[in-house]
Amino acid sequence: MSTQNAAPTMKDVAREAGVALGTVSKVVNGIPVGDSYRQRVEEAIERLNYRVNSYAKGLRSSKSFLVAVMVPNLVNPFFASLVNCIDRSLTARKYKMLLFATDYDPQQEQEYVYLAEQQKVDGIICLSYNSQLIVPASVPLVSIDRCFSTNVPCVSSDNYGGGRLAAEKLVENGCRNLAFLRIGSQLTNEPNKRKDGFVSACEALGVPCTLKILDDGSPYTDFEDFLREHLHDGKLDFDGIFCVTDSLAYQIVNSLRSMGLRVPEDVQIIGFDGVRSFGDLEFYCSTIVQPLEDIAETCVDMVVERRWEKTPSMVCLPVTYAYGGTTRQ
Amino acid sequence: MSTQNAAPTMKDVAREAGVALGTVSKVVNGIPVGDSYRQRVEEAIERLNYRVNSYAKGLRSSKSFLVAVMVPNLVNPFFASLVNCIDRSLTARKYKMLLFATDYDPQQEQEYVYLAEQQKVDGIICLSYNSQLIVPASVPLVSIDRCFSTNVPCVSSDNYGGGRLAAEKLVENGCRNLAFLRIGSQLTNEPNKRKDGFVSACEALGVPCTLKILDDGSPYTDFEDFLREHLHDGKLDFDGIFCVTDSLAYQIVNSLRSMGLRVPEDVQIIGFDGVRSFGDLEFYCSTIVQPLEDIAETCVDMVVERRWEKTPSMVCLPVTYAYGGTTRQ
DNA sequence: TTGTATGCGTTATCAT
DNA sequence: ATGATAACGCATACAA
Repeated sequence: MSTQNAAPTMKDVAREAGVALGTVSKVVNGIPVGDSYRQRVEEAIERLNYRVNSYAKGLRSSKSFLVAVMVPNLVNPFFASLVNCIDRSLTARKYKMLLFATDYDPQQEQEYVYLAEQQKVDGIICLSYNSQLIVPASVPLVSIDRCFSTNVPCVSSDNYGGGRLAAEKLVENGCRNLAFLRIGSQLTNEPNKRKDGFVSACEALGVPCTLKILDDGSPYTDFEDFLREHLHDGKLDFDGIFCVTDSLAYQIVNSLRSMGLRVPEDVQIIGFDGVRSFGDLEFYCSTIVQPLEDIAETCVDMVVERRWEKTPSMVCLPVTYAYGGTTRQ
Repeated sequence: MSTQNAAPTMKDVAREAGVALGTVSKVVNGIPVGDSYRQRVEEAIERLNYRVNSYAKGLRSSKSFLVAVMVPNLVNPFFASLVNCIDRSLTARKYKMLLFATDYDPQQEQEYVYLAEQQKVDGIICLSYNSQLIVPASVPLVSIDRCFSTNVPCVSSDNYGGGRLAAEKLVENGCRNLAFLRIGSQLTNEPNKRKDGFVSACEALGVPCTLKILDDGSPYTDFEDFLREHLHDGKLDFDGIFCVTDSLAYQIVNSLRSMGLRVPEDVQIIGFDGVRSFGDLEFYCSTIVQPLEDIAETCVDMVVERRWEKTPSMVCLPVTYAYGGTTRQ
């Protein structure tokens, strides 16, 4: 006997419809069943307002239609937009999303991986900064923008090509003396390739290029000091700057303007990511746009279709240039 | 016998440790047990790399430590920051988040509520625009910024007070002719109170106030037309404008400037939400800041502590004014 | 304090 | 095609 307020179970539905338990299960799962039976079961379900218990289902079938998504936070609009895209891809496949914000904490990241494993998720998509991350073999995991090892597939945009593109666009727009600005870990990771591509293109184009790379945790003002060092008689040594992210580019533009320089007339700036104000209004700056939808779709596809077993461990998606007011074109 | 690759179960741990199943369960759940037993069990867990199966656990205990969060999307930085705060509050209580993006689709919203119910979540926190939403009795649901009915508790910031505050600040800064701009549903909902508070304060202060309220789906250019109608000889009829959101305020500022008006010298603008560029840099505009952390914490508390049963059906949190460059002060 | 047995709601394998 | 029944992994009441 089921208590009054307890959620109805298949058994209740079976009794209500006057059929066997198995029949209800079949109806619920769309397995062929006699028409009159189906009808009665459906009516009973409606009457009792029955819903399958996903715990029991998951326990039995060891399939959760759940994917864990790990990002540092949602405050950064790049991460937020990425998660938004992943959600769309997941939803289109009837998957649900378990969201974890790691706040860049390696320990949290590891814990969340274990938690996801224990939640019996069907896959994990993570944007992690923890190169030591221990990845369980039981769950397919795909990494965005970070290459851990060859057994963890990584999806990223073409950071190297993006760096090249930035240099090419700046030179195309008349720049003859470039700079690259970056803050963050020195370790070889994807975003570092932005620098490599940029430097490589500068060399190929025969344009001098100065690098200013700050360690994680350095104050932003170090960049301003750097700029001031290169400011002589109100004129900056550089006429083009590539910033590793739009966020940095935005701040640099503000700094330059408050130093009396005109952007893009005196200095042209290109950022990276393709972030827009309020998520969907205009670009903050001229930028290299990451293909978020593609990245999301690729990750979801790899994880839920278990396609990652027969895929190269690294997928690189093409980026594009977008004008955002901080370059001539 | 458990297959080689299958995840180990409590039974496996029990066998490995040479104890009974129940003992393992107790150790896992922190229930007192003999020291030597505990030790052996913990070692066995470590050896087998055992993790509890949350399905089996949930099925047995009908407690999931899962909360569903429903918002229209994550692209809007206000929603993203809100979800970020909710995540923090949830995590601090060892709860996990199931995230649904509804894209403002009432049908999706309803489906997600059912889905959450079926996932046996311990609660639902939603920011929905569907006033027809059918709320199941089986799951505590709290709504942000939308009042459905008295049996669905609603947490929101003090929209009315925020409207008043906006008017007061503008007048304090010397404005003598105000306007209110809004787009969205005319129905009586929380954001509508922003207008009411604003109008009420204008009356109290004896300052004239013009309203321009567009229906959902109207093009933004309608606002520009409105502004142009009130532009005579390069001078706007209004010297202060209150916009229903920061996003709108941002666009209005751009429009005004491109019309040759100076902000804040000629016209002062106040938005609503307290959104910052890149999530944590500066405000887009002078604004009425919503207390996101408080809202999140309140919702989580109500839902997981089941505190909503003994709470007023409506909680109103105080807002603050923040200077963001589009007012004199 | 430790071990045993039962049932949570579902699916899948059987006979019928 | 339909109905009975045995797991799935865990927690807990109860017996030892």
